[in-house]
Amino acid sequence: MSPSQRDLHDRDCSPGNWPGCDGTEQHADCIHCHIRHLTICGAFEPAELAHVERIVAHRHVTADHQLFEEHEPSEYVYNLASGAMRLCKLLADGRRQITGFALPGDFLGLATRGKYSYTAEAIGDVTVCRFKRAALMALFQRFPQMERRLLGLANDELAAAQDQMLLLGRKTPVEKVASFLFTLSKRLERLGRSGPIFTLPMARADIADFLGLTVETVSRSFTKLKGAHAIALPTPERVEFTNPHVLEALATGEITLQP
Amino acid sequence: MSPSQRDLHDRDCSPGNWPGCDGTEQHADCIHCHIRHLTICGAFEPAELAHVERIVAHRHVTADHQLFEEHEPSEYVYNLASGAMRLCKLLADGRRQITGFALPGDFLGLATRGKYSYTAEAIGDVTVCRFKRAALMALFQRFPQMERRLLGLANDELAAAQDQMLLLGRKTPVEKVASFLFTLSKRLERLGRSGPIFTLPMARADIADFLGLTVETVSRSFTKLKGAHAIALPTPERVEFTNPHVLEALATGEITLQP
DNA sequence: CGAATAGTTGACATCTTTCAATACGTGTGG
DNA sequence: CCACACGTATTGAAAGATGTCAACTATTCG
Repeated sequence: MSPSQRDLHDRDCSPGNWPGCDGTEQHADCIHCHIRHLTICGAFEPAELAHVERIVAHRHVTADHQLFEEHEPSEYVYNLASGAMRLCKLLADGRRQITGFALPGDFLGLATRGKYSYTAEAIGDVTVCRFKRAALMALFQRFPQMERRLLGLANDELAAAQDQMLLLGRKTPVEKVASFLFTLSKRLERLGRSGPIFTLPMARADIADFLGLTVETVSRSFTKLKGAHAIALPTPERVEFTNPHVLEALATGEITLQP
Repeated sequence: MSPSQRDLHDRDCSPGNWPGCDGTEQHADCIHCHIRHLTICGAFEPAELAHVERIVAHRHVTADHQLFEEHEPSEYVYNLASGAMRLCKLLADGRRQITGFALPGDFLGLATRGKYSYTAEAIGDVTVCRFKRAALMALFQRFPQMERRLLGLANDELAAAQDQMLLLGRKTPVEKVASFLFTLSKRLERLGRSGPIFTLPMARADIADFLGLTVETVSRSFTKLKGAHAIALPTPERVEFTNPHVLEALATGEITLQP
């Protein structure tokens, strides 16, 4: 939010180990990558992965530091290997909108015409696979199925963006938070973290900027969801779906909370 | 908005003339299409257009009728040839969010995983080029540059969707309307309709559902923009940018209007 | 000419934000 | 091991902005 954050860049992260993908250190080991099937690399035969390994590098970003910034020339494309990131856009006076949260397997920096369309910040420490954009494009020439898969990813992102527009434009705070929890839960489930009970990777302030609300309203909405017995919060970060059906009905606006 | 609108489908529009593209009637004449350069067909050599002509059909949709509906299997993909369309999503109780407006040259029904992600309704009468999805995909196999162009289109749409999220989540009503007018103006300019003075294709209610506001608030925001001498409205549909710089500054939040 | 539709304006209600205070949890240092 | 301090989350009270309801105007179309 503050301009001073710009001084916090952490761009010279030296290559190191890769805790989110496997136990190896120093360089890429795509063949043993645990999240390959979740991302574009899943389009490759094991033998072809050698081509990917040749153009990939690993980077670490520490908590609250930026991987890249909006409007910066998009020389690189990234695949999130471990951790979580917030993707945000800023207004002149500091108002912030988070356009999405990246989880392991997500591609970053694709939706671009030469420049990044958002800033990517680490929530907690993060590991990414970095590709030089031009090298990846060259790879696409040889493996057209990769480009097709990329188109599928872009379409999925687009559909998610449209859902988020409906949320931002027309849902109430409780509906927004219910939708957010429901959607996040399904994403975490795909990553193998159990579905109806999980840990929020991001703080209330991030959730607020994602849903177009203030932290206070987010907090009050959590409280209302607790009151409706839709969720439980053993700690502020730990979420349990005590009544998923009610939560989903609240998220879609099928039912409303009275008081 | 009302469920009864579902009875208004106009799916059996017989093939007819194609006023938005050229003067011919009955069947496609892609070579003389005036908007080809604005869309995916611009990726073809004139000779290759014959392949496109073979799989395209024209359709007319009359005002306020649907071309396709959200959740419907997406058998077809469309290219808007003339007119304008609203792309909308509905909540159970009728709340509506317009995720975008389609103008000539825009592709419809791409961002999909088997089912359309929004409903497309005609604003006024409309002409579209219809492609069977499978046939278009087959064409992509032969012309990979077309797929690349499609990926570019998807990326542009994604960037626009992110801008819209910032608008919906964090901008004030006046900023929303100013942004909307500014962006629409640039799109119309590309289509050859003069930039700083143009006609709104859509009603206030559509603008409201696009910006996450009510008609009344949209109307009041127009009035405020008039008061700031940023725009003039000779008629409710006719917009003139009397001070584009002020309008842009208002749109980005750089300046604010005092009551 | 009258009815219908769309847009604008006004008065008021409501809900979210704002501002302020309190509670909670974690980590540090005595 | 406890006390304290800091950051985060929650709760409360008040203010303000947008939504709601209603009236009025303008334009279009029979």
